[in-house]
Amino acid sequence: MSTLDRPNPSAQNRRRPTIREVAALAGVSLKTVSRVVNGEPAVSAKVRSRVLAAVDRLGYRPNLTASSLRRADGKSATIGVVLEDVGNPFSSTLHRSIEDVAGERGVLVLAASSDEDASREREIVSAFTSRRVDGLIIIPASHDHSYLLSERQAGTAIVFVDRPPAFLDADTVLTDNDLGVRRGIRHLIGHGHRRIGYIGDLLSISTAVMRYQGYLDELAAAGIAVDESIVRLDCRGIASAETAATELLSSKRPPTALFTGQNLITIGGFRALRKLGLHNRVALIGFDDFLLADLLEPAITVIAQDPAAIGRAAAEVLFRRLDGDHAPSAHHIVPSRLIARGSGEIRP
Amino acid sequence: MSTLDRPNPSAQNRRRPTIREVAALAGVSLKTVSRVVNGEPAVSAKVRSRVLAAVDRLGYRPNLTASSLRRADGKSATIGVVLEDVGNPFSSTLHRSIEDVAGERGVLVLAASSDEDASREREIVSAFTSRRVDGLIIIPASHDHSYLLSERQAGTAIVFVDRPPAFLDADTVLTDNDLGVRRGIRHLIGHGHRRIGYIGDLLSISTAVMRYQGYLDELAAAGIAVDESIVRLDCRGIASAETAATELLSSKRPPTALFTGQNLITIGGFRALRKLGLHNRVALIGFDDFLLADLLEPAITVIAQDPAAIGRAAAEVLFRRLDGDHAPSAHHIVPSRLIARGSGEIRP
DNA sequence: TTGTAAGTTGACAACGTTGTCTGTTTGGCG
DNA sequence: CGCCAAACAGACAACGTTGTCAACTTACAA
Repeated sequence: MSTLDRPNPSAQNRRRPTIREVAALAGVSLKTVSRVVNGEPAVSAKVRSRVLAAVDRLGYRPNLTASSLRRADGKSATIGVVLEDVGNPFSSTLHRSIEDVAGERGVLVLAASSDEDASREREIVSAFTSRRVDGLIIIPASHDHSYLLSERQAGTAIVFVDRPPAFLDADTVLTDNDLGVRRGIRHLIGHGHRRIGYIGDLLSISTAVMRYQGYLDELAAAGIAVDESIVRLDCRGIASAETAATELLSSKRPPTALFTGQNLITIGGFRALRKLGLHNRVALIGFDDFLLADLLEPAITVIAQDPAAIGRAAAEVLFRRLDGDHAPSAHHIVPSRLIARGSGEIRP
Repeated sequence: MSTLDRPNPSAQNRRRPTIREVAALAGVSLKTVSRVVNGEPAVSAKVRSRVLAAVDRLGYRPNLTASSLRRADGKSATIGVVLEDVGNPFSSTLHRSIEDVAGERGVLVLAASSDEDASREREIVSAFTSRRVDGLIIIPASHDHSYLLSERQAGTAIVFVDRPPAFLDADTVLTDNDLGVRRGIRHLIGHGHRRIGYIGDLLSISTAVMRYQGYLDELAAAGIAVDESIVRLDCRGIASAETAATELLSSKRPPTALFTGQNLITIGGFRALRKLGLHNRVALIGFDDFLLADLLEPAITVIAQDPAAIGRAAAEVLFRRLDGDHAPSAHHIVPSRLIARGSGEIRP
């Protein structure tokens, strides 16, 4: 057969070499190659170098899936991360810091987006466990995590971030949502505001509920009655927040300050203020920092979360579990902080 | 032994059930369970439902690593993506659109960050291939990809995005970097500018070179001589770009317009303009769009790439290869477009 | 010289699954 | 009733690796 018979002769020719072929070339047994590859001690220098030469010549790469199948601990050196959306800044920053901690231990990260869909969360977890990940880090979208019980019993470590799990006792790493909001509201009150509007995220997201509760609590603590006409909950995304903010600000008795409960909602709120020309008259504090918040006009005061710290903490807890820590579930709180930049310091 | 002997009785008790245990419970052979699980036809309805009941009762989840080891095609239903940084907007948007295409086919995505480090790129690829990913999508950091030859010969599909590979013939999906920059420079010239400064990214990044070349070419086409005193190359990040821009703008003969060759460089350049109070006097066009560019004062005119389209195209090419397409390497160009918002329309 | 321990090496089974092949049952038809 | 094809079920080997255990070599002391 001439080479012309195969249009692309370079592709898919050579199978990947196995440990068996390396052994044959080096003139030793399978097991000896395995020992060399895994750095086990009981191999003479002479044999070792012969094996390494064969490894090199064949371009042998160990097959980790076969290895983890056989290994006593069954570890795959892979963890799975369920994010809200791998493309959004909060999730991807979290992802990055998890990757950093995992990378130090030679562990790889599978990541997928639930898009706030409970059934998607389960599908992703199922795909992860089919591949026998050693651990899971989850931003929950579902509201019942009892389905994870069997996974944990099988030895998979599980850590929840950003939001607590439901019907499952597990490690968590959360932001101090309620306290953060209260600090922001207190800041506004301290600058003389009494009519403070609130725009919040989907109420199916537990942090959205916690944040709104912080708003209610701080108003109550200050003896200010809640006026539901300047509250909009269950918003999603920039456009819907912009609409909500426009409504509040155009009402008969508009708020003198606005607290927005999430990233995109803050941007939507800011857009509305700009469009109405109120951006230097109505105060704005948003939950969650975002790139360029300091370059807007006015610069936006925010309650900043620290997604990198959350991710790092979550990964550290996870690996501690994988190292055999069996202590009762721990609940970490990563503090948020107020960054005053201008928009939150406007007086009524 | 009393339960008190084990402090955490819920953890790590039950091993994961195997196909063998399902078979025993259902009273059939291994192979029959395998057939049911994989939806093969030759199983009677009665046996099938008996097996499914057993699967359900034991909470059996197939072990994909064992399965892919044995399977004829050896596919792991997993692909690896080497990004610059999973946390940056360009990379994570790319990641997300790849995930979407992969998800439709039940394929999971491993992602890792090279941080522009060639050796890190190789380590990541090695970790991916050890896990026998079916395909690789790579934003290259290294400048020699011949090491991937053996992977491809072993049947791994490989697609390069954002930048071309070196010393390896492979599919690519790129932005029209040079044309995009030329369009931007032409836009500035059209608004009366003759002194256009340029601030570029690390020259080790091939797209940075291509973009700078676009700048040179368009100036040449317009008959404008290049003045190297208003060009700064090899910048990295916001701070270094801000310094560079400040230098250019404070020089004896400052530019009347600035072209910035990357995301963060644009932000750095904008910061410098703001600090010097020149943001409404000196024009600015940046390569790469970013969130909120439209809300700045002035809003930033950009040459926008389409990372989601790039990711989608790359994933589609990859899966076409995995489906057996052996045609010669294809090179896709995803066009950029100019979004005029104000900063690029300032006249000298 | 022999015995013994330490240091090396290899044969074999097993991890959980699927491909192949063979054997058994069922149903329809003459 | 007998035959045959089609439908169904199972035994066994194999995927690439590591754990176990036994066997071989060497070096050194008795």
